[in-house]
Amino acid sequence: MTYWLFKSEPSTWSWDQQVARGDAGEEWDGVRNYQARNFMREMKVGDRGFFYHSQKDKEIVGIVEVIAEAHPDSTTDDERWECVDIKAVKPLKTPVTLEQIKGDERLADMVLVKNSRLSVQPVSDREWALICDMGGVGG
DNA sequence: GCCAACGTTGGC
DNA sequence: GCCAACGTTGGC
Repeated sequence: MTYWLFKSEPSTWSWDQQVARGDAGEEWDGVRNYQARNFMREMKVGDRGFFYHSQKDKEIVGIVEVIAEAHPDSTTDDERWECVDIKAVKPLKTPVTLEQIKGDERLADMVLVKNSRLSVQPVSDREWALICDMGGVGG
């Protein structure tokens, strides 16, 4: 099992919208960055990820699961771009804010901290466990 | 709303 | 293949 983090601006695609899709899930489309795409190519069905709200909220709000591996992005004809499908699993009891993450030295190496612009990124097992703990949920 | 950081594009 | 110019992202 590999863990990931999906970043979205809530005004574009929010956690609530993701939850509303239920088990059908939704394409994580619109990614136009090679690094992010390459991470999506590595994802396997059953991998889990955090759902992060960028901009206004700046907090991890929920846990998602990969339900379809990388396939062409339906929002473009450009065959370079691919995406996975994800579904909402559960919300964090308490969202974990960027401020909290930055304030915890055990999380100082998170990609979220080091490369704030990358929209799809890996999360280590340890980071996953810590944040689930802080968020009041089991992984 | 600003701006730093970063990725991509295109001219040479 | 380099690099300047440009566009975008996202924290502040």
